[in-house]
Parts: sequence; structure tokens; C-alpha cells
Amino acid sequence: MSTAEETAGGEMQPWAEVTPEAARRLLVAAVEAFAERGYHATTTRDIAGRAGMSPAALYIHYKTKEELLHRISRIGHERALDILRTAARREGTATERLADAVSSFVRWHAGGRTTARVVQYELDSLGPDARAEIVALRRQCDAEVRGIIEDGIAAGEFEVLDVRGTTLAVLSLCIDVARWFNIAGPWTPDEVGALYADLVLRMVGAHKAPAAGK
Amino acid sequence: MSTAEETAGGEMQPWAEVTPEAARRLLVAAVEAFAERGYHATTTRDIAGRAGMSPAALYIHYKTKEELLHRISRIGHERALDILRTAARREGTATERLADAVSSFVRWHAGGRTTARVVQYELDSLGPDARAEIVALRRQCDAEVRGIIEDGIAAGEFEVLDVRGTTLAVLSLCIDVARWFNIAGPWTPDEVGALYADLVLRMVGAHKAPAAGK
DNA sequence: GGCCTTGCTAAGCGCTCGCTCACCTTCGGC
DNA sequence: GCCGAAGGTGAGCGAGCGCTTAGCAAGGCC
Repeated sequence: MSTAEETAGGEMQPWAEVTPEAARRLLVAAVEAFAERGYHATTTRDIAGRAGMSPAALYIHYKTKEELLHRISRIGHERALDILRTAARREGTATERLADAVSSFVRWHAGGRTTARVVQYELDSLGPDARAEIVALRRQCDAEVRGIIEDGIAAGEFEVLDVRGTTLAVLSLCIDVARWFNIAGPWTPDEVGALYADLVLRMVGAHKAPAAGK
Repeated sequence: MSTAEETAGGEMQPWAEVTPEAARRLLVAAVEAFAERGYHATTTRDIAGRAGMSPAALYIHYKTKEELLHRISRIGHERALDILRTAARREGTATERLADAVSSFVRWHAGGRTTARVVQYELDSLGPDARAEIVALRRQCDAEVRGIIEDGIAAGEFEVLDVRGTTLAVLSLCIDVARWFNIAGPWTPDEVGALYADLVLRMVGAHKAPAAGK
């Protein structure tokens, strides 16, 4: 299984780039708390407590509570874009690349559900400047997926009525995995990824099956 | 266009069942505020202000802020179930009924985006008892859609790998409309409903087109 | 050994939150 | 014209919020 996320230069430890260690502990604690209760319902005391520190320690490493959300959101979106971009630009037919993109993206949303929830659903809690930066990253995600679909249409592999709408629906389907996964059913991230890749290929009217990719 | 929502006994004024009028005004104000900022970021002063009343007036009609969310969520879910049930139990082939269910359900999420956002995304802000009641309604929504898909398979109209997973994906796709609609693109609720009905029929491998339904 | 710098804590500031309470209208019944 | 109920208000309570500040322990440098 040589799929997008292993070859994207991504770390296995998703927050390894955050230093020093105390700042990373606080950030991981914030991800968990935000995913569980939501940004506004999470207190700085809760975050510091989960990291085993006093409330004041948070403000040595971060200027505000919102900066924590901003850094989480930016790193998460960069990772998401990385996954999609790697799948979009690998070799192979549009069918294979779309299946890879969807299964990788879904696996990320299912496996890292805590992170993905924060990344995908707490966007409105950011201030205008931070939100604008993140929205730009999201548009790039959209462009990568739309690119694959347009390639598939040009190559005669896909049959799509509305490229823009179908792109949005494909991304929407993947993103919403972060909301329901692990609440509803007994699937592994791999299983959901495979199922969703099949569903998406049907949505774009792909003519031939992907190359046995999981 | 004789589709689910017109024949479901639903009101055109969605909150008509809430009386007296002051209680309804407060509830409508709460829906708007919750949809804009989220439950936890909304203050009781904000809700009362939007309704043109003093903060204390809220507590004449509702015991707590959470009771407001609970009532909104229950009425909204009952409406959603109503839409799906009407489409599921009308006459017609499984293909026609599924297309009707999806397009009606999507139109409701797109058109009443403020309400749908609260209903679909603020579930975790409810306490355990209220949440359990709402989750039961959601399971009934799931059962209605699964029923149509199983009918379609039995009738040889659909080809589906995983009934439970596909059902979940169909509902997920529709629900997520409440998150992105009116942010991303220039579609009307009708257009999104029609596009999504087509996409979902592809997902279930429907063999013949639906009967010209919008 | 004296002395900064770094990373942290205990205490608490100012503020706003959900919610309450004492009181004030308005109005139908008689 | 008086009365009680229903529906409203202004002021404010206790609690908890995001964030700040004064001070402390530890380690490298001279």
C-alpha cells in the first residue's frame, strides 16, 4: 500500500514540528479538549490541566487561546493539503489518483478524528485574519480534487454533470467523516477509506475500476 | 413538483407550533444566534436582545439556555424525519423515492440553513438525557433511508457493496450541506437538491433514471 | 560564588456569564 | 373600581472566564 500519506513527507508524529516540548504538550492537550467540547466550551485551565501545568504556563508559549487554535488549524490544513496534493500529482490514471486521494483523505479524517474535528469544524471560531489564511488553504484543497476530476473528464474516464458541485460533494463527504466516525459503526479507517473511494468513483461515473488499490 | 416536504403536513412557518408568541420570538432568535456563533459562544443576553426583550424574559418561557437548544433540536429532527419518512413511504420505485428523499432533505438543509446547522451540529452541547432522545430520532432517519436502499436492492434497481456504510454516506452527504451551503457557491437549494439526487443515485448504482423528478 | 536568563507557579484582576429576585405593568372577571 | 394572574423589567448575585503579574527554582557563564 503505497498511498498518499506515506509518501507525502508527513511525520508519523503529527505535532513533531511544534517545539519546545512543553508547547507541544499544551497543543496536543488543546486538540483533545477542542475536539471533545469545542473551542468555546474549552477553558484555558482545562488545557493547562491536561498538559500537567498551571493555567499561566499556557501564556508563556502562546499569546492567546485563539493562537492555539490557529496553529492547530494551520498545521492540520497543511497536512490535509499535503495528502491531497501527493495523491493528485502521483503517476497513474485519474481514476487511480482520485481513489488514492479519497481513501487517504478519509483515512486521515477517521484515524486522526480528534485533530480532524478541530480542523474542519472550529474554523468559525478563528478571527477574521486567521480565518482568511485557513480559507486560502481550503481553496487549494478544492483545486487539487477538482484538478483530478477535470483530468478524468478530459481523459474520458469520468462522466460528470457539474464539476464544481461534484468536487464540493466529494470533499464534503470526506470531511464529514470526522463528525460521525467512531460514533456510528464498527469500521476501521481503512475500511471506510476503501468504501468511500468506491462511492466517489461511482459519483464521477468512472468507467473502470481502480488498480486494486486499497 | 409534488415532493416530500409539501405533503408531509409540515408548516410553511416552521416554528408555528411554539406558543405563546414571545416564546417563539425567543426561540427564533436563539436559532439565529446558535447558527451564527454556536451554542457555547451565544449568551442569553444576545438571544433576549435579538428578540427585543430583557435578559430576564428568557427565563419566564424557558428553564435554562439548554432547554432552548433542546426544543430547537427536537422540532428540527422531527421535521427532518418527517421529510425522509414521507419520501420513503410514497408510491413509486426505490429510485424515485430515494431521489425524492435526497432532494427534499438537501433542500431543507440548504434553504433552512440556520436551523439545520443548529440541528445537525450542536448535538454535543445537549446534556445526556436530551441527547439520547435526539439520537433516537436520528436512528429513525437512518432507518428510513436504509429502507429505501434495501428496497432498491431487492427490486434489482440498485447495486451496493455495503448497505450500512452507503446509507451513512448518503445521510452524511446531505447533512454536510448545512455546513457549506451559501458559503461556497452560487446554487439555489433546488439546484443542489437535484445535483445531489443524481450523485446519490450513482452511489447506489441505480440502473434507470428517476421519473423526471426535480 | 554572584548573576542573568528561562520556564514555571500562586494569586488574583477585571469582566462577563447564566440565572434570580423584587417589583412593575396590563388586563379580564366581577 | 378592585384584584389576582400573567408577562415583563432593572439590578445584581456568585461563579468562572481569559489573561496578568510578582516572584521562585534551576542552569550556564564569567
